[in-house]
Formats: sequence, structure tokens, C-alpha cells
Amino acid sequence: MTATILLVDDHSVVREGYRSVLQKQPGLRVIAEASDGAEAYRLFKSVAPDLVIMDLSMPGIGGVEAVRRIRQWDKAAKILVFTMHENAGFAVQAIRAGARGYVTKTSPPETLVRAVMDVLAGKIAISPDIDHELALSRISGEDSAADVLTPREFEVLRLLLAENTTEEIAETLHVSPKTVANLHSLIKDKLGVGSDIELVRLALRQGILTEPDLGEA
Amino acid sequence: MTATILLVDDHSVVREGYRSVLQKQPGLRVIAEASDGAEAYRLFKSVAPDLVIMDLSMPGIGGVEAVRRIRQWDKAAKILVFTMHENAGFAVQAIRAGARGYVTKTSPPETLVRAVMDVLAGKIAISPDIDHELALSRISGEDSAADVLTPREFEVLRLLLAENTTEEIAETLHVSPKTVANLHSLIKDKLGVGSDIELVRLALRQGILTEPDLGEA
DNA sequence: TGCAATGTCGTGAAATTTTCCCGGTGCCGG
DNA sequence: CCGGCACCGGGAAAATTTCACGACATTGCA
Repeated sequence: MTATILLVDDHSVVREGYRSVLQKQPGLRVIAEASDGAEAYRLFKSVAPDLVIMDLSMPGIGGVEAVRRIRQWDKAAKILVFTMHENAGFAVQAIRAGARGYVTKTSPPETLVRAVMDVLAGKIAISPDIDHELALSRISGEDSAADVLTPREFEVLRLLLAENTTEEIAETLHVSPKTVANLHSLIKDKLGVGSDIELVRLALRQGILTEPDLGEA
Repeated sequence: MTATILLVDDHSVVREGYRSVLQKQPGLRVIAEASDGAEAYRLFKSVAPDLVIMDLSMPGIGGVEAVRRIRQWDKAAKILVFTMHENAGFAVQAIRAGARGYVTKTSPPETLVRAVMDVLAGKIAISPDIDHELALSRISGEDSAADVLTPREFEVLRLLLAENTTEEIAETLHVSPKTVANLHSLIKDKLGVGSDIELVRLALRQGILTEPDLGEA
């Protein structure tokens, strides 16, 4: 009995690579491919694959959101995230969203195949490098933002990273600019950063600020 | 007569994809692969391929630097950059460093093959989406940082994005903290951003701040 | 050669922001 | 009922940002 697989990645040449590696493995068959989260969701519902291999950074709805939706549709869906991001933060997000595995693209092909088999067998598969990252982040205890911050603070952080001025945020939140400024200061304090620049870099590390490319002109 | 190719990408599964696509093309032969810039440089010197297909974001010395070094070693080297980055800024950097082509990974395989052929034929190959980006950035005239900033200002910008405090930068530059603060202010003015957060995002867009992952713990 | 333009560095003082401390509200769990 | 916590903002001190200005060296050009 062969397992059916749905490939999701916005880079066609990369999908070509997945397919080539997986084809060599008996018992696996790629039956569909998607190039963004929305398409992945649609295809999942129509082809019902045994396993989804999903990239994270994609246009439109990202990989994490796609994982969430698919799992919402089918609580038993087996999704393996396969991405370039070597940050523990991304892995945590993906797993929390419902992924059964997380493997980085720097891993050798064997690791991917192994993870595919493990997830199909019902196991959770995390590639060694991310295991290590996670262990480190436990030890060093980097404050993972989402945990140490209250919902309101987190909201302000998101807006700070996205919107522009304190005033605009105050506007959208219906509070005084003063409060936003206070929160801004408190956030930096809680996260242990001294400047806004460090703040952005922290957000980048932790995957709060996902977008690699932004609306350019 | 078949053209020899050196593949450079830190993701082995992705290289698998390149190879699979290129193999289908008569007259092309992949004779070596590298997983980072330094290895690419070494291999180029020993195998002297007709063409290099190079990723940009790699550990250690990045793709742009690798392009520069290879071109320094062999002024006639034909290098095609093949990357996920859809920013005009990256393309400009790559071309200035000596690349003969720039194709994004979102492009269909045919585009890659076409670009390979073009570069081998001595032409410059830019994928359509980047062409468009470049056109846009010309029209909107986003100030491309490196141009509008003086060398000193650019240096301070780099340090701001990397180092931490104004004091530390003043230290390394042997100037007064006051001057650094002045420059900092002037830079934001010249680039037309209001906050440090916008500044970081601009730097991200333009590839001044390349690092997706940073020293964690 | 003279001289205007530009980059670089610094000072000082005003304007603004950040930070800290405070009081007040409402909500929950013991 | 009380203590803790999230949340909202005021006030004032502290720090930073910003602006205006001067000085110096270098460059390019008439």
C-alpha cells in the first residue's frame, strides 16, 4: 500500500527536488502540488492525501495558517513542515498550529525521507538542528515574546512592527498615544532589548515579523 | 559540445531540483555542487565550469561575495544567480558584483532553462518579475540607500543595524557619541523614514541587512 | 590657483520622546 | 473579600532626537 503525498512550495524547481527525492522511495507517491497556502487547502480537501509536505514562506496565506486550516478541516491530517527557517520560533509556531514534523531544507535528503516515514507512522519528526535550537532556547531561555507579553502588549508589538507611528496605533486601538508609548517602553523592557532596532531583530528571530519582502512601491 | 555547470545552494534537496530540471536539457551537464560560497569559489578554481548557478542566501560568505570572488579570479566567468529574493535591491547587488543573470525561484523551470541558455550564449538574463521590480523602483525611485548615503553614513547605518548602542558605534568609529546620533538622525532623514523600525525594514528590503538568522544564544 | 561644493566632525540648545512612578479601574481565583 | 494582574493614562525627570551652526579637509573645475 503506497502513501499519497501533497507537495506545497511556491518554488516549482524546489518541488521538483522534493519529487525527485521522494520518487526514489518505494511506497510513496506524489499525487498533487500546490504553490500557496490557499491552493494547498483546496487541494487537500479534494485529494485527501496521506501526508502534506509544506513550505512556510509563501505568498498569500503562509504555511502556518495553511497548516491551521487543514487541521481544522481534518483533525487527523498529517503535515510535515519543510522549510529554510532554522529558527526555533518558527518550529514552535508550526507545531502549535498542528504540524506533525519540522525539517529544515539544509538537512540531507535522508533526513527528509526519514521524517516522511516517521510522520506517516504517526510519530512526530523534528530535524536534529532544530532539536538543538529548541534545546538552546530552553537553556538560554530567550523570552519567546508571545509568552512573556500580555495579549495587549503583543498586539501593540505587532502594530509597531507593521504600522508606523505611535499616533496611528493609538488611533486603531482607541487609546491615548501616551498609553501606546508606555506599552512600547514596557515591551522593550520585558523583552530585554534596549532599542527599536534590537526589537525588530528579535521579532525577526522569533518569527513575529515573518515577511521577507514587503510591499515595494 | 556540452556545457558544464557548477551548482551552488545550501539546500541539498533544492540542488536536486536544479539538477533534475537541467538534466532534461540536452547539452547541459552538472559537474559539481557546492553548499556555500567558500566551497563554490574553491570548486570553481578546480573544475572551471562553463556556468555557475548560484543561490544568494547561504551560510558563511554569501552569494554576492562569492560572485565577486569568482569574477575576480576569472573575469570571464558566467554566473547566473538563482534565488528566492524578489527584491530589486538584491538583483542590483548581484549584477554589480558580476553576475550575468538573475532569476527568482518562483519562476517556472522553463525560465531557468532559458536563462541558462542565454547566459551561456553571452547574454544577460533577468527574469520578468525582477525586470518589473526594477522598473518600478526606477519609477517610484526608492532611494536605494547605498546611493544617497555617503560612505560614512552607510558605515554608521551598517553598524546601527548590527551593533547595539550609539556609544559602541562611537567607540569603534573613534568619534563622539554625539556625532553618531547626528548621523543616525541624518540617515533617517535622507532615507525618508520616521522611525528606527522603518529603517530596519527598509534595510531588509534593500538587502543591506541580509541575515535572516542571527546568532541565537 | 582660487573657490565652490561636499563630506566629515563636533557643539549647543530646543523640542520631543522615553522612561519611571503613580493612581484608578475591572476581572479573576482563592 | 482580598490580592494579583492586565489595562489605561497623568506627571515629571531623564534621555534622545532634531535643528542650526561652525570648522576643517578634499575634490573638481573654471
